[in-house]
Amino acid sequence: MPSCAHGNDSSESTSCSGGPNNYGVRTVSEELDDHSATGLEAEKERRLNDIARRRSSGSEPYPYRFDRSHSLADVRSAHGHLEAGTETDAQVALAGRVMLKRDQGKLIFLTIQDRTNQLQLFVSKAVVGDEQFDDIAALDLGDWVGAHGTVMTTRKGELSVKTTAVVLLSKAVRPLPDKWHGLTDTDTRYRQRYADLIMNESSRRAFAVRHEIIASFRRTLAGQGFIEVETPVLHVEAGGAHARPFLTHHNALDMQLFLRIALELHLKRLIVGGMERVYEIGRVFRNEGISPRHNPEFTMIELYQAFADYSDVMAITETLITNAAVDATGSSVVMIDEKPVDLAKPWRRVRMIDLVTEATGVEVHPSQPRAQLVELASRHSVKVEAQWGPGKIIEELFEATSEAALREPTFVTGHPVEISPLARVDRNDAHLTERFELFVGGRELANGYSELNDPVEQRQRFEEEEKSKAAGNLEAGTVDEDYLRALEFGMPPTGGLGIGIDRVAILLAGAASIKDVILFPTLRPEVFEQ
RNA sequence: GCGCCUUUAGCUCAGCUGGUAGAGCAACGGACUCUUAAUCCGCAGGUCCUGGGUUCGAUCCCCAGAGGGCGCACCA
Repeated sequence: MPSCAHGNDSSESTSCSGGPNNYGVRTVSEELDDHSATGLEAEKERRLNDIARRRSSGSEPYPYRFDRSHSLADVRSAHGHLEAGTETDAQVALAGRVMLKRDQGKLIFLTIQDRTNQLQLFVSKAVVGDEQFDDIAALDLGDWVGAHGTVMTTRKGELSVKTTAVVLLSKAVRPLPDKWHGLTDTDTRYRQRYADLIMNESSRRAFAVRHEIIASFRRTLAGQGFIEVETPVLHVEAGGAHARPFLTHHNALDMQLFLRIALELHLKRLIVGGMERVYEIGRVFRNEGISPRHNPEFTMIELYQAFADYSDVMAITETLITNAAVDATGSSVVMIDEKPVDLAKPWRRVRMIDLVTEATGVEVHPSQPRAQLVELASRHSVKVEAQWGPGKIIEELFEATSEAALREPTFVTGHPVEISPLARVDRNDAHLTERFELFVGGRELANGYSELNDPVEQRQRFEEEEKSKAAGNLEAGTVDEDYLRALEFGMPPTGGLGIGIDRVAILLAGAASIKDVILFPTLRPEVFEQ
């Protein structure tokens, strides 16, 4: 029944007197619902009634635009040092969301928030007049407002704007979370990111850091003559990495397509084409588990530089990440496991086989008999699958014994050929490649190598992959004939790099989870009632 | 996929061998011209995640399921 009917016949109750909705406008709840709303529904109904009231008195709760003269940070930086009790004649027009309201009788203090900061509006009944004062008093937390006034400080010294007018820019129908405790429920924070961003400065900061990292990467690469490109997301072959792909279908072509798992093979086609220095920042998709460090879609930057090898690429990696740290956080020092690490210092370079030897006390090399490595693996509780060769076993030993301890930035180099089908063989060791992976805080952040550019050898490596796939390895690749044709035209010596941007953002934002640096992380769908 | 934890008002959280629920904030009514999570008085607000079971009786115990978190596995 309508909220004003008090149990009487509800069939002709649209103009009951004394209630809050006698403005000749049927409320939404009356249109949709014959029952009195409670809780959240009552709150929404109340606010919808306020919208109707404002419209009936000739003001629009959702105006089209507002001329803002300053951001809230602008006001703070220009007037941040005023003494308490100062009035200025500095006119400003501000816009923001009402976050706090302190109604003091004939004074109202509103704290508004824009993307730069928060600021207090000082509203005096004597200044704005009775009618407007009542409209301001009727504002709710969450409403967007525009305010005109002059900069002042209160007797206690709080920087404020003495408002001559406050206009509603958008009425919020749904209440904000708790003004003090904010929004902490992780599920709600990820699903309703809008509410998280309104309430949590730490969340806004994480995404600011992410933005600065990407902007910094672009600046660094522009300064080194790199060109940004875009390549297909829909792939006929999902190559360039070891991962299970997402499968999709194109109707008009009636064909199966994969979402890309890496950017690599298309970018190297561009190196063949003579573009010399290219990079792409883009989303890749891997159909694997979700964890605090894994999201099914994530963002990589990959770059390729002609005439360079993996040593050059390691230097670029250091520059990119150190610059990004300074640009995003103001410092090259990051906290890892609660200890400071200065990224500006040179990063350790060490071969994977040497790390395994260090950890196990046993010399390892991909050339040694498989049985010896199987035995070593079992001593370190590493389960070995039948189709794994010596190289794969060494990688597993590395992951089990060494990886987690690589807290300070470390380039792990010299990956076995078996696990590196696109990397060039080490010029000094035919069983290893000129490859590196960067580990920081025990996590892989980047991967790069001297690119294999010999089309005959590349075909052999692809065929090895395909054999592995046939043997049941779901992450193994296939022979990409078009890529081989490209290599046949001749790819210059090239160094390549891939960096997981989400992982860098986790590191530099000090985030606990990848979900804290992805605006809309992958979640199971929410079930909506009705 | 497996294990552990978790789900109570819009938000943040209590809830006693098992006797059908409370607080703070937000909201509503009232007081207040310098507040700072304003304060004070008053009032209202619930599918206790869902479905079964045990019981005279279930937010609580049992079973199954759902969402989320963490760890393991997979991976970057």
